[in-house]
Amino acid sequence: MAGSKRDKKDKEEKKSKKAKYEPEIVEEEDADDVPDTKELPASATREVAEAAPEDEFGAQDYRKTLELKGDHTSRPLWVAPNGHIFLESFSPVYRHAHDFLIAISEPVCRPINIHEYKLTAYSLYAAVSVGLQTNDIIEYLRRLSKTSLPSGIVDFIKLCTLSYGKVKLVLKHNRYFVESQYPDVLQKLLKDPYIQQARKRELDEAAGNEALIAGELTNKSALQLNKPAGTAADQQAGTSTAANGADNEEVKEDVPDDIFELYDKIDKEDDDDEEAQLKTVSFEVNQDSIEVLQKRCIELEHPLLAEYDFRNDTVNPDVNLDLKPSTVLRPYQEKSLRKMFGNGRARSGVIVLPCGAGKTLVGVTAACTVRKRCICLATSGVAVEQWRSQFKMWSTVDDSLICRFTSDAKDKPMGCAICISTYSMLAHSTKRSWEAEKMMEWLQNQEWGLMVLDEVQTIPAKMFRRVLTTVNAHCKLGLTATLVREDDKIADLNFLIGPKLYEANWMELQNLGYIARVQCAEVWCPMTPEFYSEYLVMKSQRKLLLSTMNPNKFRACQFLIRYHERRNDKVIVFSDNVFALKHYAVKLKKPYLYGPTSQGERLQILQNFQHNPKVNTIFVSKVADTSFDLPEANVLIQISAHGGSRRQEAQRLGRILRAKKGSAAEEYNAYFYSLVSQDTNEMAFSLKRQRFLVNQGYSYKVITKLEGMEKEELHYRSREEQMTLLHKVLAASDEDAEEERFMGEMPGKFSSNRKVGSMHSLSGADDAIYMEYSKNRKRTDHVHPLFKKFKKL
DNA sequence: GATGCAGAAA
DNA sequence: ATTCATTCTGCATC
Repeated sequence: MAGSKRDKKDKEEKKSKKAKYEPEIVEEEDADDVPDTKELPASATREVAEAAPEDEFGAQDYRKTLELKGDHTSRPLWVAPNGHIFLESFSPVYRHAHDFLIAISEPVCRPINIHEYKLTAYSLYAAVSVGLQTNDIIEYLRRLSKTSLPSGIVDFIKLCTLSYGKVKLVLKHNRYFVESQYPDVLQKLLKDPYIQQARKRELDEAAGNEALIAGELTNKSALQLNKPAGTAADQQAGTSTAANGADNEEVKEDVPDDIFELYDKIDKEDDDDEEAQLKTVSFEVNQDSIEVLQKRCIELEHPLLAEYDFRNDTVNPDVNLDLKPSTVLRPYQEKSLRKMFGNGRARSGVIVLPCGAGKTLVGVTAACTVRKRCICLATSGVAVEQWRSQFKMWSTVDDSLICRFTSDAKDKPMGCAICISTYSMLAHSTKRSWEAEKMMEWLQNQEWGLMVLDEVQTIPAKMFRRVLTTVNAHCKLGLTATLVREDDKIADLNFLIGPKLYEANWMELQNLGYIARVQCAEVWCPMTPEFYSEYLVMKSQRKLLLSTMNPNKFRACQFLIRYHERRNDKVIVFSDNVFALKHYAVKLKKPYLYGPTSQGERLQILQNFQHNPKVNTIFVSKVADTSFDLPEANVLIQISAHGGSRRQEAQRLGRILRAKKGSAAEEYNAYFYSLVSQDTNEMAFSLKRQRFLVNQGYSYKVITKLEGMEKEELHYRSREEQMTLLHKVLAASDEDAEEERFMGEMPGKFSSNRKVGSMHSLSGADDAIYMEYSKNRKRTDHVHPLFKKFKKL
C-alpha cells in the first residue's frame, strides 16, 4: 500500500513538473510572515494519470480496458481512466447520480445531454468530509457505471479518501487543538517540522508528558448524534426525501436494483456515519500557525477537518435565534444545509449557489441552526444593511441583537448575537478610529460559533487571510455564486475555509423555476469604416474605447432598449468604460449610476427604477456587478466589459436571475445581450467571458442582424453624426493621452500596426464571409461555434 | 450630528 | 499594465 502510494507520487511529480516537495522552514525572525501558500501542494491538485491510447485527434479508446455491462443502457455513467466522469442527464436515475457526483467530483461542463465531472483529490476530500466513506464511493460508482471501473480510479479513490477525515481542528476555550481518534496519525503528523513548530508546547510539558496525551479531550458528543431539530430545514427534509422515494417507485423497473439499494444505504449512513469512539488524542497549536498547519496537513494527506459540535458546546452561550415559522426553504437550500449539518455538527465549507437563488437565506438558516454568536462578513456597507434586513425578514432575531460594524454604522456590541461587518473593516491595517479599535478588541476576544463569509470569491486572498486569522470561529461557511477566478487563488479557499459542500446546477434551478430562464445573445455590430480605420491605428486602451463607442453598437443598444421598453421590461445597461457610460446615457436621456454617484443619489435612482413606471432603463458601471439588488430587472445589455473575466460575466447574468413572475407561458423571461464590435478584440474577450456560463449549460445565440432595426428612428444614422461622434471620442481620449496619439501618427513606430491594418482592410472579403455566416445562421437553430465541440460528444 | 471631500490602502 | 470602485479615516463644513 505504502509502496504504491510512493509510486503514485513519483509519477505525479514527473507529470506536473512544478511539484515541489522539500519544505522550507519558516524564518524565525519573521513570525508574522505567512509562508507562501500560492503553490498548492501537489497532492491537492493532482489528478489521475492518463492511461489510454489516443488516436490522432486526442480521442481515447477504452474498449480494450473497460468491460461494458450487459445492462449498461440503464446505468448513467461512464468513468474514464483519467478521472473524468460522464453522466447522461436523461437517465432515470439522473438525480441520484447527480447528487452523488456533486459530492465526490468537480463539475466541468454541463450542457444539455451529457455532463462532465472530474475526480480530484480535493473533491474526494470534500466527499469524505460530508460523510461518505471510501467503500461507499467505490461501490456506488461501480453500480452507476456502464462499464467496469478502471482499476486506477479505484486506487485513486482509496488513496485520497482512506487517510482523509481522520484529523480535526477544533476550537475549545478560545484555543485551537488538533484532534484525532488515531494516535498513529497524530504521531506521524508531529514528525513534520512545520507541525512541530505550530504546536504549542508549554502545556504538554507542564503536564510532564512528552508524548501525546491520550484521552485528554474525550469526545463525548460522538455518542449522541441527532439531527438538528426545530428548523424548517428539518421539517422539509422529511418531505423531500419522501418525494425522492416516489421518484424511485416510478422508474424502478428500468433500473438495476442495486443502484437504489445502495443509495438508500448511503442516505441512512450519512446521518449517523460516526461510530461511538471514545479515545481521542490531541495537541494544542498556536493560532498564528493555523494556516501553515492546514497547508502542511493537506500535503501530508491528512487535511484538517473543521467541525463544530455546537449542540454540546456549553462554554458559549446559546443565543435566542430561530427562523420564523413562515420561512420556507427551497429544496436545494435544504440540501446544501444538510451537507453542512449532516452529522449533527456544523462543518466548515463553501456553498455555491447562483445569484438570486437565496444565498442569504442559507446563511441565516445556518445561523439559526447553530444558535451561537455569529459573525457575518460582506463586501460593502450596502451589503451589510441587506444582511441585516434579511436576518430580520427570515428570523425572529430582535433588532437589539444585531450589531453592525462599518465605518458609518457601529452598533453597541455588548450582548449581541449577530455581528455584521465588512471584510475591509476587519482587515484594516492602518490607524483605526477609537471606536473601531475598541470594537475590534471585543471581536477578537469572542469565540464565535459561526462565521458566514459572503461573496467569498471576490475577496483578495491576502485580506482574506487576515480576516480569518484575527477572528476565532468554530465553523466557517463561505457563500458564493461562482467558484471561478482568472487567477489561481480560488483553490486557496479549500484549505482556508473548507471543502465545497454543495454546488447547485444553474440549469436545474432554471428548469424548476427558481431562477429566471435567460436567453443569452451575442449581438455582432460591424464597425463603421471611420471608426475602424482609427481603431487599427490606436493603442490597445483606446481600441477599447473606440469599439464601445462604435455607432452601430450605439444604434443596436438604442434599438434593444426601445424594443424591450415597449414590452414593459426593465432594462439595465452595463458599461465598464465611464466615458461610454455617460455618453450613452446622456444621449438616450436615461439615468446613470457609477462610482462617484453619491449614496443618496444611488438610492433614488434605484428606487425610481423599481417603482416609477417612467424609469425603465438605467445605465450602470462596474458598481452594479456586486453589492446592490436589482430585483426588477429582466433585461441586461452589456456594451463594454473589461477583459475576459468569466466571473464578471456570471455575476452580471446573476443580476437578472431573480425569478420573474407571471411569465410562465413564455420560453424565456429574461434576456442577456452582449454587444460586440465585429473584428475587434471584443470578439475574443467575449468568447472567453462566456466559458463559465457555457459550462453551466447556457447557450449563446449569435445575432448579426436585429430584426426591424431599419424601421426605427435611431441616433447616428448619418455619416455626419458618426463623424462628430468620432471626433468627440478622439478628443476625449486625447485629453489624457496626448503624446500617444501623436506617436500614433508617426510612420515608423506603428508600422506593424499598419500592416495589420492593411490586412484587415481587405475586409471587404471578411464582410462577405460574415454575410454568408449570418445567412446560414439566421433566425432559429444556430449552432454557436462554441457548441461544435459538444456536438461531437 | 450629518454631510462632503481628500488621501491611503488593497 | 491600467483603470475603476471600494472602504476606511480625518478634517472641513453647515
